Amino acid sequence: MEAYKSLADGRRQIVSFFYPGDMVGLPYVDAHRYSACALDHALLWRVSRHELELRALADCGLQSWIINNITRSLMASLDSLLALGRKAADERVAHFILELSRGAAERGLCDNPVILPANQVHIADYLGLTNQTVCKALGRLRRAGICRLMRSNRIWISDRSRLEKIAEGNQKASGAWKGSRG
Amino acid sequence: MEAYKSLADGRRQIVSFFYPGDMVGLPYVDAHRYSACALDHALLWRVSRHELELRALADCGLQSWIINNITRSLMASLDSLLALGRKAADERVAHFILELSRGAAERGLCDNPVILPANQVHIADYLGLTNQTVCKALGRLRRAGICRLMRSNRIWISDRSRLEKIAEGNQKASGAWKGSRG
DNA sequence: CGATGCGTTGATCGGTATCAAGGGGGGTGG
DNA sequence: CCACCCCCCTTGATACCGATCAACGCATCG
Repeated sequence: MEAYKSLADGRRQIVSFFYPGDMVGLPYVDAHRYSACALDHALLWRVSRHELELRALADCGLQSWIINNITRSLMASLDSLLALGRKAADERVAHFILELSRGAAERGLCDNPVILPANQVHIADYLGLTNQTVCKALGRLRRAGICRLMRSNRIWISDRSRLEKIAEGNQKASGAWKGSRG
Repeated sequence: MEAYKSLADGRRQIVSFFYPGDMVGLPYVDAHRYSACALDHALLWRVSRHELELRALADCGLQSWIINNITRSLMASLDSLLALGRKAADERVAHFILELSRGAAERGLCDNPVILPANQVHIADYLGLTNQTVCKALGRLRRAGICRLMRSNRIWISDRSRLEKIAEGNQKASGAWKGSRG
């Protein structure tokens, strides 16, 4: 499942991918701030805002759970802000792969290979790029021996430390193989 | 006051400007997720995480306040994600001016002219641009008769509806005056 | 007076978008 | 079974926006 915001001319920014157990939507807010769309079969538990607020008034544990959820969303958004505002295409893609890997690990799933939550068009809309740019960035990472695309929807990380360096802007994806060809 | 995230090579993304009454920092999180720096004299009320959690356990009102604060931060971040990922320079600047104007109105302050929270370098770091690009975008908005820079730290909005159209990507800042010169 | 920080403007460069074309795989219908 | 289509991925050529580089004006301050 994905959450996104759109402009009138069709430009779209995906702001989040959701996984089982995630909270979709913002409590205590009187208007929708984003749209959402299932990428696969999804089973949702709908809670009215009114009911949520009533229960939360009496249950601080529920409030803590909500705070934790929103806080995690906010932390992810802050990381994305840095990526969208200041990172180059290769760095964004590297960041995204690591984000998926860490998220899978946190959910107790396999962190390598990483399973992509959507196709490249959606990933591009999440990273503020085009699908062509994402494809070319993945190609550079592959040629640099850092990761490989498997079965078109999962990515094998062969060199995590270099991937992390690239994601943090300390190294070019193309550095090694471009320089080593002479 | 501003919150920001940086990369090792000095690239910086400002994620938020803070105003009196705002909550700085993320509760229930064990590590800092951003740096913060005062842009002016600032008076802070420091609350240890431990104390905050203790109080929140017994006080659902406090938790509601926290939820409201984080939620507002998250909503602003989502808007910024759309801006940084999908909006052109002029659109980001227009969006920023309106965001400032609306924020001032919410705080009961004058919404026109808008007071800039920092200099153009900081604004550029907030919008994922360079100061030169911000300056040129402001120049285009000024020449289009949409807004004017006053005393170098406040902006007069002369045509709010066109500013809103630009911020939402429905119109170019340069459209009117470029076309009307023949 | 020079030094410094900030804003402004112009020239050029580069990274990503855009445009275009083709390939592969899966589904559908003949 | 095959032909066809559609969606997605891939790759190359080109265009364009914003970054970079450079220079200057202006105000403030020591």
